[in-house]
Amino acid sequence: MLEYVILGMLIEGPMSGYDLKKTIDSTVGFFYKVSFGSLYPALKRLAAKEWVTVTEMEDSKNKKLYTLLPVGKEAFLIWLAGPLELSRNDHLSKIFFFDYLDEETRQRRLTEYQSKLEGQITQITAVQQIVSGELQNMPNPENYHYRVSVLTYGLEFYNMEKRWVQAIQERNDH
Amino acid sequence: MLEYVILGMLIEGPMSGYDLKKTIDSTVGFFYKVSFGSLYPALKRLAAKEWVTVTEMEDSKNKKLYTLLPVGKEAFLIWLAGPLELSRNDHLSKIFFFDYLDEETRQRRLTEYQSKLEGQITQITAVQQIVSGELQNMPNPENYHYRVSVLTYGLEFYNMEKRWVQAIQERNDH
DNA sequence: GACCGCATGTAACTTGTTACATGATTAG
DNA sequence: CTAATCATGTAACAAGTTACATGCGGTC
Repeated sequence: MLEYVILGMLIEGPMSGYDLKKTIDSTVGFFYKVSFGSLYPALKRLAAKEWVTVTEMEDSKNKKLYTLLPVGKEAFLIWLAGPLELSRNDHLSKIFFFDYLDEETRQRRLTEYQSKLEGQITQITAVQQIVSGELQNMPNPENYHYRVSVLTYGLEFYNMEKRWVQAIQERNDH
Repeated sequence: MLEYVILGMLIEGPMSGYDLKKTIDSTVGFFYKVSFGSLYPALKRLAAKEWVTVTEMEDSKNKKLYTLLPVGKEAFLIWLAGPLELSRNDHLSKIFFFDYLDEETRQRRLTEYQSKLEGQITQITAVQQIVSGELQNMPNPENYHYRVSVLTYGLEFYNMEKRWVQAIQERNDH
């Protein structure tokens, strides 16, 4: 996934590995972490696949500029148009670049994602029902407070996501 | 971290690898995924460290029961009492087992986590201010809708977490 | 001269995924 | 009898982390 995030960042213009890290940290950094140990090998792989080109700068410091090639941009757009997955912040990495995607696919993916969220909410609600039933037959239900709280978390998390997706879909800016 | 989740699950009583997976899937499964390919090697490591014992069952099916040893429980409690980290669902895995932790450490860790959340909120709010300033000098700010939305997501996510931690800390059950 | 920020990279290690291999038992 | 579920495990691969190594340029 890092490879695609890099490609996405290079759409705006060529950058060095060092600058890429700074850009990633300051934009998607709060949910997606990069280290140089993963960034440089990723750039090497992208260059090997010929999705980007490397230009060595002569401004001392042996800086290298990475430029996105058309094939790379195509690969990026294919990734971008793919379905939004529930876990691992895959969806946020994609949605961050959604301005590059056509409106139709965008709406389709967001609506599709909404259904996935609803599925999760239904599932957790069902589990919650069972658990709260079982809890009533327990001698000391207060001993399960935190276990139950984590279920509540799940519900609140997915509901928050649902509200958020709805809002961005309707382009409610405030 | 999987090792600690396993230990936590074994507090309730001995289990097989297969049952462990089912238990994990149905409790913390919505944010923590396990596969047999990671579970069995983890059990092997735990047995090698002598944190659990293995008992081979003769009820056919060559089932193996894993039993938590006192040393293992100690290791688990040390992990459990450690600080709650912001990312990677580390905090949820820990809070799920918080019923096993003493009230003092519990409150300390939750309050500490609240501060971390507030730090994140402050940070994202600052970035949001800068971005919305920059956006006013742009010819077409609507082209950055989704980029900005991801920032809003961050804010809503951390605020949701804050409310949730507050609620569980005050033990508001509904 | 020391230290910080810029700048690139490698190596060992950790962790997890996917796919495969095997085999027993149970319900239709 | 056959499909699903129970049950354990390995091997190849993927991805990322941490620590280390190197060196330039500017500033206090």
